[in-house]
Amino acid sequence: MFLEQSGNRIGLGKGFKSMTINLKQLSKLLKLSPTTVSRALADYPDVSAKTRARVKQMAIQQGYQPNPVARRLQKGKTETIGIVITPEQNYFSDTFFIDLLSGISNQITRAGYELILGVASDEEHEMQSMRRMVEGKRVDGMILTLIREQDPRVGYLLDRDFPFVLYGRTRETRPYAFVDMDGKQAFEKACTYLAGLGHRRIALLNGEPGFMFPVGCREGYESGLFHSGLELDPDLIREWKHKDPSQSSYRWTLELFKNDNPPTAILFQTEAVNGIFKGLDELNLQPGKDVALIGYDDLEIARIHRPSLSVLRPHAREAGQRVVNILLEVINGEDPGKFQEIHQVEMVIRETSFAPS
Amino acid sequence: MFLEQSGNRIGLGKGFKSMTINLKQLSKLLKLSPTTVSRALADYPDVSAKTRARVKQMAIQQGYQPNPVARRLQKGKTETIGIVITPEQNYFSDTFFIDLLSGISNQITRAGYELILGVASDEEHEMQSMRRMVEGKRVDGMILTLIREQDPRVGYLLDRDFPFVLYGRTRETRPYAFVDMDGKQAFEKACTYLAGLGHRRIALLNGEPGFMFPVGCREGYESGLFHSGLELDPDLIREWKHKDPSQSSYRWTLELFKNDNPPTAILFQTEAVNGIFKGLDELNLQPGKDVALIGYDDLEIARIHRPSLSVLRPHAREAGQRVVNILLEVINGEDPGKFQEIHQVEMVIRETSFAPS
DNA sequence: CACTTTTTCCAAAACGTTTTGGAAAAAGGA
DNA sequence: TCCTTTTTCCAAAACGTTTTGGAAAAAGTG
Repeated sequence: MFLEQSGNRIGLGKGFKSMTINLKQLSKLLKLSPTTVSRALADYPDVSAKTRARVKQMAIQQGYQPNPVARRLQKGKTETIGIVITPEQNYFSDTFFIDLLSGISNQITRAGYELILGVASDEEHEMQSMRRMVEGKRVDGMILTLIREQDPRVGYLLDRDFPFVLYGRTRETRPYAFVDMDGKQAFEKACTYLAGLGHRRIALLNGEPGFMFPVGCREGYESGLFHSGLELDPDLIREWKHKDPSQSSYRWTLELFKNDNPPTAILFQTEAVNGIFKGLDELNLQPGKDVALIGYDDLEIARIHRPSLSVLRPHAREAGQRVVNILLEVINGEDPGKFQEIHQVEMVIRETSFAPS
Repeated sequence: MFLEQSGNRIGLGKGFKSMTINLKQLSKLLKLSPTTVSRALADYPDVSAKTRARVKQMAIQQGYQPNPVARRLQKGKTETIGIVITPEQNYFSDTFFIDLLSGISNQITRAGYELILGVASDEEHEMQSMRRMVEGKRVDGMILTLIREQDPRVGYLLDRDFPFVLYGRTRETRPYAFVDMDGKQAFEKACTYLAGLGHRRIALLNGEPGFMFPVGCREGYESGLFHSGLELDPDLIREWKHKDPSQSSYRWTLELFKNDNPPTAILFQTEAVNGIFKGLDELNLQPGKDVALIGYDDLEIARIHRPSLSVLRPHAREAGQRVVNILLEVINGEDPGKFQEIHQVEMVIRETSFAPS
């Protein structure tokens, strides 16, 4: 009498004691039509305040939650957003990426959406995983990270008008939505700061070519040198590899100081810090005393290390939230070109940035 | 004439140029009923080989993929598995967790399922995120990691017979499915190995109490000592904090060597290695020369560091795959108690494990 | 050939929502 | 009072699959 059959196999077995009530059962309990119950819960104006209240109360009492799968089918939306991450690229290390992901996840949940995750081992599987999501109608939109200068994913999505937002930028003339950190401004600021302290030979240990982020870093670095009246010396620029941040940066550090006129400061991405520390140690150079260091990303090691590392700190969580909010608008039909955000980066001065004597 | 309307708004706008064909359209193209097409694609025996071939060919040609949302509704399954991760616990660092996740993700994809991700900032949100997935009928099963000795998540899921698999174990008498690394055997092996080299004073820098994994580590450590005829000295055991591996392990390292009779070897989780290195450095003790070290988890730093760190290496990818395969069976109605796997851990000897003079 | 069995196909129902297009009831206006 | 407008509700259709329960056609059997 309480939960009549109504076409539902109740207590079917196969695990899960589904004490879950559906719309039809709820409406029967209320002696109303499913239509009215559905509309009451959705705050439609064509249901009276009294019944709306009654419905809502009963819904809560019975713990009713609309079946998302059924809603998705009817609405023609998956209410799902996809992201593909790749382990080879060590962006997963430490706090940075998890902060970004945390901002993304929380905002998605708030919107009642779902975040589905793909893990791809290389560029090919990355594309494959994304295509499965898009062509398999498994998501309403995609979030892209670790963007390359020429990124096939962007062209693919633009070609089929599929909603997406980049965390980062790429070389593409058609308009698209992105949230990016102002790497240029950050490196310019850091470079100018070091020059202001009196450093004349500032090196850049930059990220891997092919990716977009290092491009901005270099621009900022060059602009910082220029505004400080310093010459650009190509010998002071090196690039480490994504797959192997520590080893490659270690090698480049050693090489950097073979120079006749070695640097007194290095700018770099914090990911590469272990290799730099190791290299300097081997050369008997003390960070913060013989060589100034400023890294991009405020990883744990930056705070822990003695001397502590001065850093440029992107606000990854906030960026993640913005990415989601923008994507939801794009999914909703808004023009992606309207959403192009460049976020400022904070500079945190600690012990490794000093004035040379 | 080619794609007749058939009740579908084609080229509706709102972004996505959906050149996607559905079952009804495909069946019309083939002059067959949707039933037959569906059954042909699913290899039912009641459709002739000839039409089956014709259907499959046309499906490929037209790029038909069944709409997963519709299938889920009909099948009464979400074809989705949930996992909740927490950033505070630094399991996300470096390769270990991403390897596990990679194994999980790939196996899930292979099964045609989806992996949805929650990111929770603390224990309360972790539970909340899981409840949303379970009670919101958003997943068919859950994967749990970073298991506590008393883990409320396990009780919650057992109470409602909801399918789940642990990566790890907990204190719970009711049967449940898990895949765990044999931390006990690993630490016993490492301890015995060090004792075999001649070490008499072996310290344990263990993970945070409350979590299950350190329990096994300690058991293995004690058992290793015992089998090597060594006394257990409580002064040689310390525990660092999850939220802050480096700082706490740094402190404990310094404290460890205040001892009258300090250790000549330390066992620990590699996560804590930075603090240990820093402590030893400060004490003017050389790893691999004055103190032997073996860490659990083969993180990048272990290979990079000079001297390179001997480690216990869990096979995270394989474990992730097993977790998924088991979960799929449990979802399918199999008895969870049948699936309790303990995986062996490999020992990788590098430079920090030496024989004392 | 007449009957049974097997093969091959399909119409209709079902999954659980939301939306569409009214219809009945209540309220307002003269 | 009668007609119009507003309020409140609901039956039916739709979303795109899979499954159920036949039915028609073909093949086998005597």
